[in-house]
Amino acid sequence: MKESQRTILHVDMDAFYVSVELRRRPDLVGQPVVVGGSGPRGVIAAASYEARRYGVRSALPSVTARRLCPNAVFLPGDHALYASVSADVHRIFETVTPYVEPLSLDEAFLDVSGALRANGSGERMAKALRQRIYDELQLWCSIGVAPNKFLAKLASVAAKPRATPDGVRPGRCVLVVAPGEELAFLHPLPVAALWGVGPATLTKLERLGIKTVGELAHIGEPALTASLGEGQGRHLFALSWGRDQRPVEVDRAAKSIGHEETFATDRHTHEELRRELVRLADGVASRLRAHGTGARTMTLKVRFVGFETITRSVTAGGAIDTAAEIVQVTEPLLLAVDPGPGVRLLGVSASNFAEVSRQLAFDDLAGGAFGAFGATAGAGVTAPGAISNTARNTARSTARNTARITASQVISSSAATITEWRLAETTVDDIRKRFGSDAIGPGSSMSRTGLRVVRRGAQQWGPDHPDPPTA
DNA sequence: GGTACTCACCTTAGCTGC
DNA sequence: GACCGCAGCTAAGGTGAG
Repeated sequence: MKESQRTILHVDMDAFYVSVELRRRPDLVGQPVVVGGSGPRGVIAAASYEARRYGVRSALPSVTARRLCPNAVFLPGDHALYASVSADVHRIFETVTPYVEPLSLDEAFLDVSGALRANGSGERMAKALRQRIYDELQLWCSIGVAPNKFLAKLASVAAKPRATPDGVRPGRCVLVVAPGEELAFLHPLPVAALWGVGPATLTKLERLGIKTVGELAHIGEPALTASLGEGQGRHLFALSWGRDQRPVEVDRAAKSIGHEETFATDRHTHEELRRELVRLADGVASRLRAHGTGARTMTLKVRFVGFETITRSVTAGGAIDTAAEIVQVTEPLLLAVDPGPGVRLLGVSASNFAEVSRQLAFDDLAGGAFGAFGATAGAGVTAPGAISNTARNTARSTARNTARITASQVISSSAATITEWRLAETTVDDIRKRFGSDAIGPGSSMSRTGLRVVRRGAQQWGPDHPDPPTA
């Protein structure tokens, strides 16, 4: 289908996390409210428009936000709730068109080209969709309507409410960029509005004297590619003329899975970092198995006190999907790093997905590298150990048949092969499905106060509290 | 001075095999 | 055997988005 014949909607929920919170805290409506990490290293995830009047915005350090708006109400954030509400929103999208591409929890593209005959114009569909989301979920959104994704996205931004020091100005709610009107809409915009222009590229463009999209469009593709490189130059030039052929992709498969965590206090020893590594590896492995895939490349990310960040990666011969294996391949990378000055963040990510081959066998791998599992569902605290067949069966049958796991049922034994470890970790998956993700975790990452299991989004906006004392 | 988390994509450099 | 060009892969870092 020709681009001019397509009709794309970009739906962007207004202050999504805050709006979801206000549904259960209606007493806060009209007040400056922010959602995000509250600790000294936290950042703001979302701010109500009343808070934005004071300059508070997402990704702002929480400390700065408090200074700018001391009377703002800080809420800790509930990623699971937002994901659930997002699923509700997406169910409404699906009633409009099957061609839905989620961008994040609060944004999506909808290709409604095939639904125009039945439902009227894109503008009419957008207005109806917006009202329906509000009627069913009490959440407002802004919608851009255009012949391609890029313009639809810019249109939804232009449709949003605006917060100024003087007050909150309502937005246009639905903004249409009709075929033929693209350049009149696009060329006056600042060049930073283009997808792919961040701080670094903006600096380069400013050196060329380019401030608006129109100026970029007229400088010519050769000059752009000479300055920005072939790929980015051509990309931005096409966008500057409103050209964007990318389709709405319904099933975008993930290409990497990772976890990273900023610590409330810096880590200075390999021993401390190894404990964190095991926790992160456990979280990554768990998600890999949930996706039904393994990964060949593991990347370790370390951020030091001075914010200097390094990555070190290793590619294995075959794909892996257990925490024990991830720890085995990434621990040497960690040992090559000097944590002496202080490490504030550690991350592990898996990429280069492939099917796991059970041919691999790392004998005697696990006991030392991983330190086994401990369960907390019933008793709250356990001692670490390794996994024995008896204990594994106990854990599995407990997960199947009973409502509680106690400390005495903690898994323990000597070293195991990777096959045994995989069995153990899939058992852990069973237990978590039944009792929740905090019910069991790697023993070596446990503390006296219990498990800190890594879950996606669990520490999305920085550490809220000081570290618990370690065992 | 303060800067989270997750993911995608790009560039550059180095290595290996042909 | 040395050299060249090329492709493919890997490692590391950077950039950007949401």
